[in-house]
Amino acid sequence: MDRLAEATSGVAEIGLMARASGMGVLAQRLSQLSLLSQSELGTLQKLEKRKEHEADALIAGDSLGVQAPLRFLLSGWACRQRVMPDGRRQIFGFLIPGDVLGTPSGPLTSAFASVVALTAVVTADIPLSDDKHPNNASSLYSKLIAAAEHETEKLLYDHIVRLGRMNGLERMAHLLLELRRRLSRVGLVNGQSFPMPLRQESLGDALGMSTVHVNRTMQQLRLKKLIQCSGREVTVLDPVRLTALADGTQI
Amino acid sequence: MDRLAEATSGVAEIGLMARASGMGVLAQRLSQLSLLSQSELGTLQKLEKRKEHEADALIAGDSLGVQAPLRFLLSGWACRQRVMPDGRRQIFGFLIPGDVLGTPSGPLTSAFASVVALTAVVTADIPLSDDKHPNNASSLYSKLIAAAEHETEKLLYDHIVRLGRMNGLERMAHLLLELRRRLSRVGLVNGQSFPMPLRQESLGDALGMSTVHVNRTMQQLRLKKLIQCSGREVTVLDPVRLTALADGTQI
DNA sequence: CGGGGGTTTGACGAACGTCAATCGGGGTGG
DNA sequence: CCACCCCGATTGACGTTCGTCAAACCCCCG
Repeated sequence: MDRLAEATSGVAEIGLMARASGMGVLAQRLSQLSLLSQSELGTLQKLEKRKEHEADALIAGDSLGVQAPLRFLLSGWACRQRVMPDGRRQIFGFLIPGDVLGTPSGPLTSAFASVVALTAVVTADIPLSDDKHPNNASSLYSKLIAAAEHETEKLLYDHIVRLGRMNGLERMAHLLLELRRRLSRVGLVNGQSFPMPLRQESLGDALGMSTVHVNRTMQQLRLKKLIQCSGREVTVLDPVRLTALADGTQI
Repeated sequence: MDRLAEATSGVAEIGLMARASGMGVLAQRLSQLSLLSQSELGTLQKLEKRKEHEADALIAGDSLGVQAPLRFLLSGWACRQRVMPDGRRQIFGFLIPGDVLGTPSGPLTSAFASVVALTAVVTADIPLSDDKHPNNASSLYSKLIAAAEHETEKLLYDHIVRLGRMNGLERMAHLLLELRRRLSRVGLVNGQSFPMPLRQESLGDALGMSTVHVNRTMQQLRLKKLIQCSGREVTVLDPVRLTALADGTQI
């Protein structure tokens, strides 16, 4: 097992590793982000430079220097977060394999938030300029960055609605469905189950509630037979009712 | 009193109209957004096309057509919002004179949120291409849009922290300080007072709390001698303690 | 066999929502 | 000019949601 495979062990455990790393999470996600051509994808794959980070490592944010490259998440989970002076933490969103962590400029550069690894992760950097490919990356860049920012913005708006206008049960249902949809795009959903290597503390910091309340909320979803949790994996038992709960369209 | 002045009556009432419309809110804000040169400012001012809208009008959003121009708010207040299927409303942020309402493309195009007028407002459109100025607007465009998106993104992140990790009192204090800072940049703060023509219902829809709780929260801020409200105007009595409250840096 | 990090549980209180009534000011018609 | 009206602000009473503290539990690992 090479070092990359080791870092994706959370995925390997549930038998999805071959699928996730087979055609390449990066290519899969890139093609969805902006409909890149095959040759464009090839170009980016060659430029890719991998790095490994352990849990809790800062993997993007203000303090990473000015010449930050375009950085993707290849495996593992991370989050965009901010810590208040008194220690309270707010998570703005979770990052899963295939997501853009940061761009050389623009909103995702994020002097507003840091990106922190929640598990062991592997990232891929695509440098802004390369001696062998001085020009042709620039057009790809614009497309990729614009698409990634668009996606991030949508998720931010959704997150605000969750925090502002939903109760605990609805927030949790809504977040689980968002994660399922995004994981599904990169082939990480197996049937009705998907990996979720998050501690209840992280869920709480994202959803604006205490760890204890996260626990009781998950418990309620289980009691209602909407989901099922085993280990670090979530199974959606009743997608229809779960969606109705999350959308405020009670059945 | 011409029609434009009538629409800014909320400002005129408190004796700030001359200041706000004198040198031009638009120019004032544009120069802050991206450090435009005098000639660039002149170009944009000439392209500007004004429109008036009454309260509750939809002034930007998905349903306004594809060829949407770059649109600014000249006077009055608006908000970016989304309404859930069951009627619950979430306000993502308030828009004040000088703010960018929407852009021809990119995150601010907002299929994610609608922009609705909260008072009578006047907007200024800067068309994407103009027969007399076919080219030179394009560079300005990029600068303006990038700056506006950057600003919007920062406000979104701040709003998430408010909703997720602050209690009612802190949220209100934090929002009031944000509004004061932004109004100050366009010359709409007079001493320690600024106009705030918002109903408590709107404040509640922004801060994720009920109208009744907004009322009691404002009352607490008044009891603590942090602010003072008269009519549609807010006076910050103790900026230091108010800031400490909003930052979680209790004194 | 401990040990440690994360989860679960209970008890209690604080924050917040809901309902309904009342108040207050600005506008309108008589 | 005054009575009325209407919308939004305010108040009270009560129930729910959620946070906090502290203890117990569980599981994986050394």
